[in-house]
Amino acid sequence: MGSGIRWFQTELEKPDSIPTSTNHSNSKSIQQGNQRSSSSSTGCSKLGSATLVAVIPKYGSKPSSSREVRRCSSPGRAHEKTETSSPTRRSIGSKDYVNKGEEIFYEIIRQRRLSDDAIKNTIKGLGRTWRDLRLIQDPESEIVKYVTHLQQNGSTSNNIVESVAALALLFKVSGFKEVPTQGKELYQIMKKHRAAIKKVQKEESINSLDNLLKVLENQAKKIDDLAENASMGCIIVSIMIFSVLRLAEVMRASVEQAENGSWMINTSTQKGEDGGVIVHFRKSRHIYTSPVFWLSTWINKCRCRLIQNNLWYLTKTNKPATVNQGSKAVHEIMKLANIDISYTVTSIRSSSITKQIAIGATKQQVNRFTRHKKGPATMARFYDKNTNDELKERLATFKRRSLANKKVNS
DNA sequence: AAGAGCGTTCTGCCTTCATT
DNA sequence: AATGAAGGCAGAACGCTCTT
Repeated sequence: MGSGIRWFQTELEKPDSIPTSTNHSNSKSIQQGNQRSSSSSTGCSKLGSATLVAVIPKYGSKPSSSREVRRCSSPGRAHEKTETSSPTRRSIGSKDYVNKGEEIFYEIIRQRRLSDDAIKNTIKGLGRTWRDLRLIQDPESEIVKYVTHLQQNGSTSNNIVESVAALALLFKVSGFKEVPTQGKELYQIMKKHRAAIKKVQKEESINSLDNLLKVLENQAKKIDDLAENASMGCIIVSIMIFSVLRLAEVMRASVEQAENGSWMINTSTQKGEDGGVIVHFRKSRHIYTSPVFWLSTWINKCRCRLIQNNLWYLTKTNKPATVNQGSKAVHEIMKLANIDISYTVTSIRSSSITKQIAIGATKQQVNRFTRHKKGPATMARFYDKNTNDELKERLATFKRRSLANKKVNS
């Protein structure tokens, strides 16, 4: 939100003073209604989250840094603060409840844990009274004016997109039924900013998978001398390559032995609503890269790893490894494979999928393997790192043949 | 080691467009 | 008109870096 609107979390009261009057069904409907109003304020705007104070600097103020912008932008963790504060329920005189709209305005913002003072400051920041907000005929124009102002001040696209989302939210809680961000004029203005913050899809060659497999083989040869961390790194890498599970999913997995010395890994996906995933690893011709080999070795060294939630038990700490430790162990293996430090653990998933496509897996096969809901779109945008070089080469070949034919004809 | 903050990844929902 | 594929947007989980 940057200079547009900054949401601060303020602990005003102790958790035990949370009023019990909150209407849950109402809260839910309001939250859903506003679900799409702001991407950055998601976590903060959740009903029941920490106190929010919206500060809207007047036109002419300088945009803040992106770090400031994102201070409250991790919805996955926003709930952790949920119970730490409560709304300031200072009574408002009945004269303020002039009509239903005003009543709803205050009620909604209270549900969002904004104090009454915060509401007044917010509206003052816009240079209006709160009743004026309802009197604005064309919220879209107001937002367009503000965006123009931000553009002239050299605000970043991130900043502008977030500011617009926040203003839309403000208008919405002011009683406007429609979110003004869908207007044609604003849509056109915002198009370039939205495009600017999207991930760039580029052709990028990833050849790391074969290197990783080689490292696994080399490490397997000296498995008895391998440190616990290195072992863990190898197993995670192997599992990721052959199951394309994400790191977090691997780290919360449990295993059990199945027939013929195979292993079943059982985990849950928390992205989307897929729920549980069970992947069955069977013995492979390529012994040393196979998860079966690595899991067998790992479990045989300490049978307690078969216990639920104990797969990544480390003897040196006497407790299961954290996701962070898992990430570091994988990076060690990636380093051995000469993979640039800038690549994330997820790039292993990327490499695996890229190779599947490169070796001619069908769309259905890849979708089933990766468990993607929107397979082709997700694949093209995030995972398929094939460079299209082969296609380009074949196109060029076709051209040369045409020229050759022409020569023959002439 | 734990937690905060922020960029990345990926999904659900909705809309649009093409095909039957 | 019905159906399905694909694209866009917003929300949310994930992964990494940095700080304490």
